[in-house]
Amino acid sequence: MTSTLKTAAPRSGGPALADAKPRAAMPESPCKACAARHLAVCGVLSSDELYQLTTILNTVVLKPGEQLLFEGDPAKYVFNVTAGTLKLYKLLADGRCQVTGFLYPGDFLGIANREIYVSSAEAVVATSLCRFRKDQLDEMLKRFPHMEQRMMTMAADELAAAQDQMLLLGRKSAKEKIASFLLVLARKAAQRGEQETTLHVPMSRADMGDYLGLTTETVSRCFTQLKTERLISIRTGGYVELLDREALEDLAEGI
Amino acid sequence: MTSTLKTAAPRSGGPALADAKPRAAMPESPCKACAARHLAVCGVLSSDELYQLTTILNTVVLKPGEQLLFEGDPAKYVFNVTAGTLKLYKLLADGRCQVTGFLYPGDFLGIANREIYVSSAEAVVATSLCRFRKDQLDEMLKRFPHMEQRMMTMAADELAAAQDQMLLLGRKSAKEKIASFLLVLARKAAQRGEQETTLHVPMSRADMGDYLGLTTETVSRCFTQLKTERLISIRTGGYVELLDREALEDLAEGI
DNA sequence: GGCCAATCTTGATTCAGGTCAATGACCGCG
DNA sequence: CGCGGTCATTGACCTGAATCAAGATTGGCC
Repeated sequence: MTSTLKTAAPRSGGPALADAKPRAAMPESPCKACAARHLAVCGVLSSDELYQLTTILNTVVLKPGEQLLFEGDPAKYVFNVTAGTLKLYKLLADGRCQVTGFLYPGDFLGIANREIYVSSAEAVVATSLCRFRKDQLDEMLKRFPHMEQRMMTMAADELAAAQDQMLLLGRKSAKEKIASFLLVLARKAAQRGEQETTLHVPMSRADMGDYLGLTTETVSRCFTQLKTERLISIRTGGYVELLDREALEDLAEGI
Repeated sequence: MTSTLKTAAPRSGGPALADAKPRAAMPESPCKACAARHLAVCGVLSSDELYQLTTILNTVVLKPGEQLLFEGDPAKYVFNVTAGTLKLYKLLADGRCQVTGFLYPGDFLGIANREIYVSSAEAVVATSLCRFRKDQLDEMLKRFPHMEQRMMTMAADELAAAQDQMLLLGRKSAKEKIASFLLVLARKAAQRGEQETTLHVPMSRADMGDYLGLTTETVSRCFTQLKTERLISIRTGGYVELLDREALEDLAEGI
């Protein structure tokens, strides 16, 4: 299994961020226009530092369902999601799948990784990422201690989220899992400055099931139940409206 | 709920590590004698650095079942386990419990924490820890970048372990969970340089259940099953012998 | 060494969620 | 605008693990 990642070829429109390295001295970094910048590790960098980062960055664009990398591949690169949604997952020998996380703009892929990737990664929708060679980014981190600190904070957040997910997987009922998941999505949407009452839920029922330790059918049944109880309302195009946030919070906490 | 931690009072025998601060210039750090040192963050420090660390360290001793801290407490301290076993856990409103991890000598408690602790911590057996005030350790980390790097590596390892645990909780059967758990214990024992075929399993069936998302009864039944199938043998005193490691590995991977 | 309390094991029964199967809704495409 | 494929929903049924309920071990303590 080899990674099928694809650096952005001359795609229609937009400044081609890929292959930035050969470019000569450039006064403005394209990162300045990046919508995800203030969310990502890059958020703490100065103008000059940002430019230095640009020199070691390549852009990767993925179509929905396209694979970025496989568990077990040598971890040569780390990534920063700039647009779209990515799912990280692990497989058992017989094909059972556990999604270990969904990544949104600003999220970093590769904190947890060592010599090899510990999860596979696949695009849920059309997704863009910044790609860094790990050795080059490590070099840069040495120069920018505040960026390393930012990284540490993100690792801590991820670890805390992982513990919440363990509680969910180990001890919550199907309905509680769905309620918790929707609330996490809402909080993340709020962080990104998006509408948090009418949520965009881009992933399939199957992906949600694989994230929550449920089957597609159970996810569907729980959505129907929550709809019947008027806690949520399901819209077309993968949108879910949270009608009774309080009740959902209680459900998620096991009250 | 307030932490009930207890700094080592004059306990019988052993050098009293607690209250090291007031001591004047000391040529030798008591850390040098610490059995867990080469496993812990302190493993990368020089003699002099180790001494500096000693000046901000207090020792905490816990009896079996004693509480170190509660989820939600302000995270003023971080800890390093030097002896014994600690369990980290989270509770739901109705008392359902999820153990998020067991900590052994060399493990660090507090990487994941932010302003407040995200899990409660309780001693499984008699346990000793080094306690650091977080602000003081942060100060020290700034001075010792290689210690900070060590910390980052430990965070990455913890994150990778958390993802493995998600796969376990979300997708493995009860028997697969038990097999996986025993193998992780064996690998950790090997790391600590202990016997890895006859394992010491200090925690109760209930604790294991809370870690694996099972009930006490199911844990017990699975142990009986594995015993009947001659994959393990159960000894007194909380010891388990792994009789067929290969079969256990296959079981754990879902083969 | 024997007693008590806690822990562990085993059995009977129940039930949440899985499995299998059949529609139904939606979306991209010609 | 209708057609086909994918994804979501719903129903019937099954099963693995939970629950409830006794006993059996174990280990700490006088």
